[in-house]
Amino acid sequence: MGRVTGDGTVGKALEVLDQVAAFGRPVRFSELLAKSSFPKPTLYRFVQTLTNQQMLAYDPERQTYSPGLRLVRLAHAAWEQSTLAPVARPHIEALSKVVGETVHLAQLDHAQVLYIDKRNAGQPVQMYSQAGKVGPAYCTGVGKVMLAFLDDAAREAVIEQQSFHVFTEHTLGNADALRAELSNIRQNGYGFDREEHEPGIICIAMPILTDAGRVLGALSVTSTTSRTNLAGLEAFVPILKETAQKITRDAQNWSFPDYNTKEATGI
Amino acid sequence: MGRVTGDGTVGKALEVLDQVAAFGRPVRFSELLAKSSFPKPTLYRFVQTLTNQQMLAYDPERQTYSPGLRLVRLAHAAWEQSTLAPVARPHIEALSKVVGETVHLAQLDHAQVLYIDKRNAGQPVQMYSQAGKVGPAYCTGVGKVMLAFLDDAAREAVIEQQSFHVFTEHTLGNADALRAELSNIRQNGYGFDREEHEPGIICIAMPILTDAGRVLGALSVTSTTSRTNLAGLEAFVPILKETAQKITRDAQNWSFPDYNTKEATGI
DNA sequence: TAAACCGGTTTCATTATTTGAAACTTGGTT
DNA sequence: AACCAAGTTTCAAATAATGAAACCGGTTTA
Repeated sequence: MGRVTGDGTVGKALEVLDQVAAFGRPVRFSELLAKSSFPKPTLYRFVQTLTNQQMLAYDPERQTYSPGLRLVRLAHAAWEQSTLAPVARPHIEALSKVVGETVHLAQLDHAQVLYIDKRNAGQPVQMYSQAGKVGPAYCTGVGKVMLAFLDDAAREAVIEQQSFHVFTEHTLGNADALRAELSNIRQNGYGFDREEHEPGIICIAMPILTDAGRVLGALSVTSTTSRTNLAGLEAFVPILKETAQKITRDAQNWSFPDYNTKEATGI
Repeated sequence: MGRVTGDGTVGKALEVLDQVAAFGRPVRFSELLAKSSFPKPTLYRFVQTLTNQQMLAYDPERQTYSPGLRLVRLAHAAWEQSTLAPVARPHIEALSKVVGETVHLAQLDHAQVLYIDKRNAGQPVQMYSQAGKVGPAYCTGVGKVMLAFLDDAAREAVIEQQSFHVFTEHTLGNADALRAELSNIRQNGYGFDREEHEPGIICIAMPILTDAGRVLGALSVTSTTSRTNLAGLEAFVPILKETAQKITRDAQNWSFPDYNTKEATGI
């Protein structure tokens, strides 16, 4: 496992933060130490610092650490400023009302899909709140359409990093199968998830591209094989395309209005 | 403005991160420099590092920085592990269905209210729209009920830090008015927001307490003066109390099941 | 045309911080 | 009482952060 950190002390501290988050549950210091490459006192100080800074939360009862509330505050700012979600929101909303199915909005982060918004149609389908959740790029509808429209170099770089874990009998299990699929998607302009990630779950996905063709994100309509089929989903292509275009338009017009206003808010 | 950072290099870097988030819009390096107490090269290196680490996102087009996607990923973990939201979710959901009004779930962070979930009467709303937003403690329903049930020392410490900005003619404008209100709330077991933050907006709020009486969070039902009044909201007390108790119960039973399972998931 | 200017970037000797082996403390077991 | 494991502190050596100054590349001003 090659160290790739770089970025000095700050990079190391953030690595620890990731480490804690990766556990997916509150962790003891000793558990963390076991997985960490840092010597005990070093790790100890990082954890202390991060806790002081509310980047970690310490539960004295159980003597465990978990990602802290400051992250939630900061992420709110990130979500509003650095993602498509704010501009896309009204369009996603309208879309989900029309199609009556779950709609996802995603962006590419590293080589993964980062879900940044979701609209549950009617159904109290208790999927967990998805914003912030990451998923594999090679076997999700949104992931594949985003990959498809990257430029060759970027696309290959991302493909290189896929795990190609086989989730279902329909999962594309290697780079070449994926390349063929992506080429196909490029031709059609949209893509499907044919139960590649979860059995019974299918979706149709549409890329969100700038006029210049750069990938901004993707949106998808998800359903189940019991309710519909791929042909049924394909009927949504026109409205999906239209929605994607509206998002593109708004994203490009999204000029930050008071750009010159030197004197702004306090805090 | 006294420096309070501490925590060495990591603390300073996080201060910069907060600074960027505080702008509420993408910022240029020079704007940041103007507000920052760090000398130019120092700030420059922090911004570089944070950008490398995806804690900031750089827009080369506009030459601006904003909070980065890594925060969204990390916050997802924080939200699931360090907040009441996951356990409270089904109860909040049920509550909002019954009362047919917007329901908020909040926790205390620093001396502020941090909203961690929200259910719009009609449709579920994606998390980060409200989750992650912070508000004043002294003039919101959830804020006041949480303050009311803190122990004396903690409560006074928090009161000390309130700004007491007057938003409406009903805002409690000073510490003593607030203390009186809190004592009142302690007696009733719940509290109201009587258009103290926004004209026309009222709410009833219920604390979520452990059996030992420690404050875990608060929930509230919000409405408008055009639709109902305080007496109308008060009718929700029984179901609110019940909901709060269910959340308490689940929160306390929430024993992390596989605590010994040394071998867990990757990533 | 040159000269000053501005935002951003790099250099490098100085300084302060981080580092981690070892030792110590605390609380629970044998 | 001896032992053990988890967590915490010490301190000299090693390293990384610091910031004044200088540098770039582009734009405005004289």
